[in-house]
Amino acid sequence: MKTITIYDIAREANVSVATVSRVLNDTAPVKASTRETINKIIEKHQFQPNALARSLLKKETGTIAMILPDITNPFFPEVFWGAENVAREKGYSFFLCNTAGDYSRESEYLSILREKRVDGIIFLGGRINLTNCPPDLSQEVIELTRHVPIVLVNGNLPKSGLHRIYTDEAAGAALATQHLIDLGHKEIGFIGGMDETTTTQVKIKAVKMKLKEHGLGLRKEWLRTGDFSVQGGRNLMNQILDQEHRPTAVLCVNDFTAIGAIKAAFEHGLSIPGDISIVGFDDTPLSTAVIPELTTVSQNTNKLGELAVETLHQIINGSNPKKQIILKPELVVRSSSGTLV
Amino acid sequence: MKTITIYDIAREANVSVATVSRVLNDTAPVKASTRETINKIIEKHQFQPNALARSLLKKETGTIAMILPDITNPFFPEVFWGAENVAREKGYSFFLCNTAGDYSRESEYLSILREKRVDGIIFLGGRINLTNCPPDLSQEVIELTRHVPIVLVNGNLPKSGLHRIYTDEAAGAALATQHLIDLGHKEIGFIGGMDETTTTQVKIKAVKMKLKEHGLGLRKEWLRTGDFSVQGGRNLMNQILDQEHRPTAVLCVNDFTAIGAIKAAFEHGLSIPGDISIVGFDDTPLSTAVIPELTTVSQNTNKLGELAVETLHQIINGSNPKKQIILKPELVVRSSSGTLV
DNA sequence: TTGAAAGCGCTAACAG
DNA sequence: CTGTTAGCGCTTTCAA
Repeated sequence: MKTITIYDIAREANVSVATVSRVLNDTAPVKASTRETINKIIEKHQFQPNALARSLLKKETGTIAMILPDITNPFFPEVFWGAENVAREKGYSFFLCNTAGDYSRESEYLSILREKRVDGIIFLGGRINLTNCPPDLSQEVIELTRHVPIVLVNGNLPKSGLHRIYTDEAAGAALATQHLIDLGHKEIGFIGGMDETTTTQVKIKAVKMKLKEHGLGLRKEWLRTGDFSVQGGRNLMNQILDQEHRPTAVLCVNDFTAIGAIKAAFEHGLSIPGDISIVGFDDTPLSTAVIPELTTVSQNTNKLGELAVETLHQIINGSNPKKQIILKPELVVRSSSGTLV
Repeated sequence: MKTITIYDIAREANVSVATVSRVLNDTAPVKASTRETINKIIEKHQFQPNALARSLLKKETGTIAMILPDITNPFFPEVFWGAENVAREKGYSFFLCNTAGDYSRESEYLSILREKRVDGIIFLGGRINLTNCPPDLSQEVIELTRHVPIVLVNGNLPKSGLHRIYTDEAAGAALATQHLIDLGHKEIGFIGGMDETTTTQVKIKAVKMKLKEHGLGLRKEWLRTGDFSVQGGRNLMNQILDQEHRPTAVLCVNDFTAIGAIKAAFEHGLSIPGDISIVGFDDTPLSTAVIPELTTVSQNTNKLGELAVETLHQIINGSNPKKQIILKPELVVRSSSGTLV
């Protein structure tokens, strides 16, 4: 089945391809009658111009990409949702690249995306969330910026000067800690997250500071890191609860681990928040799905995606958007935190 | 910053572009020494060929697309995960198109994807899940099949003869019903799902049949449809529980609504499964995140995505894959179902 | 208001 | 083993 081109249309309409192109893009005046015949023929053949050819010429593809570590973690679909909505308005479609936290897969995608000439890249998680990103990994994306605009969401690369959108996670952790202190808790723990990620370290640091402000400390035995999964949170919480002396409240690196923590608490016969309070982070849809509903810190996740696309769009259009946009998190108090009974 | 092309490489290496192309694609023998110089120059300039130009010529883009209604519903990320994994192996990247259940958005994407010359499309939800799909919507995708291979996942279009991968949802619903009957339940309800979707109707029909087999029926007051969300499930369940006579078990159209149902049951002071059993569908990660853990029907969600890509790949390569692949669901018994106490 | 023609960057005969 | 050349399907000057 021969695919039909602008030439076929032109021939059938007895005009030149230039004229067809003009009606296609409304890029110059065309006599109404010719326009009409051309449109009729286009309609008749259901002709759709080849975007590849156009992109080759115009050096823009109307495509942006999102690289993220784990689409099954509900935080990321929320970001995507926000991003896609504004991208669509602006005429972009989306490549989605799931890296499963594998750096080599990130590299692979980075290279593919350049070949495919995407107009921009939104990068989340993975290497940009490492407290100590290996220089070659870092360099790779910095290099790439010379060819395609990149914005980092909730991450950073040392000395890169890249555009960034991120939540003030330290402020969020402080908020959550303050909340527990206000409830009268003095023995507070922290669980979850891969040790080498900034998202983990930033929160731990903020919790410690806030506790210190109030003359409290974070006991070593109550600080456990691992990963970001439900099962991970559950294991860590079990470790903590198996100890003789237990905290009365636990902060978690995200909602997943918080849910794991809730499960562990139940397994230990504890009631929430009567015996122990648990606070999550991210305010994913999960947090209202669980019982008791989770007190958590909202990142305004959709907004993160929206701003990422908007920033990208500005870079692409040659404006000079802010290098950094920092979103203020909010505490969302639900039923998993309270006073001891 | 001029982007560098195959011509620049050729000139610098004192060879023709053909030769450079050959080493790029390893498509014909090239003298080792020339190959080496060329590679060195490519390396030096970090040259990456323009995939648009290549695609234009070869008429293949190495890109496939997934159209789905709601990436924040955890069922879909699971499908995507499976699909992406096998797509990557085969050298495809993914467009992700979130339609928010809006048919016009589906149409819009369908058209964009054709313009961008994707090699194939995987379609989930939306119009292909309607018991009564308007002919024009149906026709649109059937027409498109003439230009790009499409496979439908968990859906269908009447008289389309399109390739399909789907779960035997009827079998799944029957399995779940049988499970409840085995536990001694005789008063069983069903909630959730948009009324006009096959995923809802197929399940209802299967539940009725299975009940009938056992001399039981599905009371009208215990059959409520609405949407697929947690909040929706909660509302519907509340309606049921507000009645004088309550069922002892409820089947739900998916895990989201099941979780809503659990919440409603708790709000009514019921214990699960002591007072009432609740069964979900899909076996999303949610089902183990909730307490009590959800008895549900597993769809083997990753597999759905994997098979979709494999089928697409075969169509693209001119093989003739099976028109239909039907996956058998499995019952996963957890803690939300049991005998009355 | 329209047409001719020169590319965009690459691949693939075809010839040598 | 290598070079020449003709496109892939479109947009965009430049002339008319």
